[in-house]
Amino acid sequence: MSIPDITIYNTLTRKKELFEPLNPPHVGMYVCGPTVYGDPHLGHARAAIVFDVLFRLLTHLGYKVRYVRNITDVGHLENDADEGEDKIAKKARLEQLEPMEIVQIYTDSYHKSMDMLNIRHPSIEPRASGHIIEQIKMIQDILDNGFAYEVSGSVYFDVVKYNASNNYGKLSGRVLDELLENTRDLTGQEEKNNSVDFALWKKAQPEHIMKWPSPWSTGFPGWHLECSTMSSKYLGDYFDIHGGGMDLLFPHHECEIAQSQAANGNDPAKYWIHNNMITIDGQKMSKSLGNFITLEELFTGSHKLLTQAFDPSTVRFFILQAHYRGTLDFSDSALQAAEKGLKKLLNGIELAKKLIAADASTSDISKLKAACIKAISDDFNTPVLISNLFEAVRITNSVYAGEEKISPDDLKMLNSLFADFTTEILGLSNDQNQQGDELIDPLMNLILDIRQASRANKDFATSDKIRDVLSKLNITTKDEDGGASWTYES
RNA sequence: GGUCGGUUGGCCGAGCGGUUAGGCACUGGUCUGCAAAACCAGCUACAGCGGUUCAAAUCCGCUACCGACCUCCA
Repeated sequence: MSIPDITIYNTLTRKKELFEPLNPPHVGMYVCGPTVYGDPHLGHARAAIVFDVLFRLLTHLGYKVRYVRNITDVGHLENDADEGEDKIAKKARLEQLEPMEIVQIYTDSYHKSMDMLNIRHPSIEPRASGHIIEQIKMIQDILDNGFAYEVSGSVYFDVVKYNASNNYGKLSGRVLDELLENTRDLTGQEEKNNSVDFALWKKAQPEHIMKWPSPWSTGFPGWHLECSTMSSKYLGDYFDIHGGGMDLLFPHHECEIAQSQAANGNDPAKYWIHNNMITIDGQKMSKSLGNFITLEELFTGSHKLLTQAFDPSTVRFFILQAHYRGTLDFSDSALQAAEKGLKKLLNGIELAKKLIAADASTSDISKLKAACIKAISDDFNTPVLISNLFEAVRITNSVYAGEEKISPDDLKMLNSLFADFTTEILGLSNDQNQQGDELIDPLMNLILDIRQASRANKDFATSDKIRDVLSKLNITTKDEDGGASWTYES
C-alpha cells in the first residue's frame, strides 16, 4: 500500500492535522503505560489497542517506528498533595511483599493480557525504576535553569515562575490564574510555594521502602518525571507522537511539557493523541471508582455483570468498533453483539479464500479498498473501516452463494484487503488455533462422511444423532454443496 | 464553582450541509430432509425550542439532561 495522507487529531491544537513525521521514514512514538500495582482492566486494554493499531498502521505503511511504552514501577504517589505513600509501596505493604515482587506480578499479568489481546510488543518498554539517574539529571537541569526549588530535601517545579515565560496549560486548555483560584485546600502542601507546583523529587520518610540517594535527599522521583526522561532518552528531545488516556491530559501531560521546556527548551512531542474512557452505566470505569472490570474477569466471565466469558479478540473488536476519541459504554449485551459480529467477519475472511473467480466482477472492489484506506487514514476511524469490511463480507457471501461474481484480479484484491486491514492493521483473528490437526481433521472428515452418507440414504435418525452429539461438544456442523464443514468453539 | 465534551432507531455505534454507515436484536422470504450458515426485504432515528440556508443529525442561539478534567487513574 502506498502511503496515503493521514490526519491525526492533535490535542495540542484541538484539530485534525496532516501527519508529517519529523524525520521520515522514522517515527517516534511514546505512550504512557500502566502503573503496575493491580490487574489490568478494560481501560488498559483500550489504550493499548488504540495505539497498537496506530503502531501497526504506520509500520504497515513502511514507516520505521520506534514505539516506547513505559512501565511505571515507582513514583506514583498514593494521594493528592504530593504527599503520602507510593502506590507500589502501599500495595507491597498490604500484600506483605517486596515492592519489586508486586511490580513483577502485575507486569507479568499486564504482559499476559496484552499478548492475549494480540497487541504487539513495543520497541522499548522502559521502567521508571531503571531510570533514576536520568531523572535526577533532569531535575538538576530544571534547577539549573531556575524553574524549580528545593525545600527540606524535596524539589518542586515552580509552575508560577515557569508560566511567566512559558504557557502552562497549553495542552489542556487550563489558565493558571483559574487553577490558582480553584484549588481546594489540601493537606501536606506546606512545602510548596504554590498549590499548582508539583514534586520532582520527594524526600522519603524513614518507613518508606522504595528510595534512592540523590543530591537533595534519599527519596524518590515525582510522578510526571519518568515519562519526560524516558521519552527524551529513547526518542530525543522532540519526537513525533505522544499518546495516552484522556485522564492523563491534565496534569500529567501538561507537566511533561513544562518539564521538557524547563529542562531543554523543547516541547516533547509534535502530536498529542488521547484515547477516551470506557464507561459503565455512563460513568468512567476507573480504579478510584472501583467499577472497573479486569481483563481476567472478562476472559473468564467471572464478573457479576457478565453472563459469559469473552474471547480476547471479541474484546479487541468491541473496542475497535468505536472511535478512539469517544467514550465507549460497556455492557454484557454489547460484548455479545461484538462477539457475533466478529464471528461473521472472520467467517467471511475464511470464505473469501475459497472463492472461485469468474470473468468479471459485479462489485467494485477497488472502490471498497479506497474507502478502507480513507477510513483508517482519517484519524484512525476504525468503526468506519469495519463497516467497509462488512461490505466486503457481504460481497464474499454473495459470490459464494452464486448471486455475484468476482474477477481473478478483484478476488486477489479482496483477499489482500482482508489480510491487510483485518489481520495486519486491526490485528483481528481467531483466538483458537485454526491450524489443521493431523489426528482430528481426518477423524472429523470420517464422521462427516458418515453423516452425509446417512443423509443421502434418508437415514435422518443417524445424521441427526451425529449432529446433536457434535453440538454438545461445541462443534457446529454446516451442510454445504458437495460436503460439510465444522467449526469448534471452546 | 471553573474548563471542556456529549445527548443518534430496541441495544452498541458512525456521521463534520445534500448520498442506505455498520454490527447485534426483531419480522417476513429464499435455501435446507430439519437445522446451521448465508442471501434478499422490512423496521429509517437524530434531546427540546427557535434561527441561518434552496437544503441541517450536521452551522448558530437558548433550554433540559448526562459526563470528563480540576486529586491517583488507560
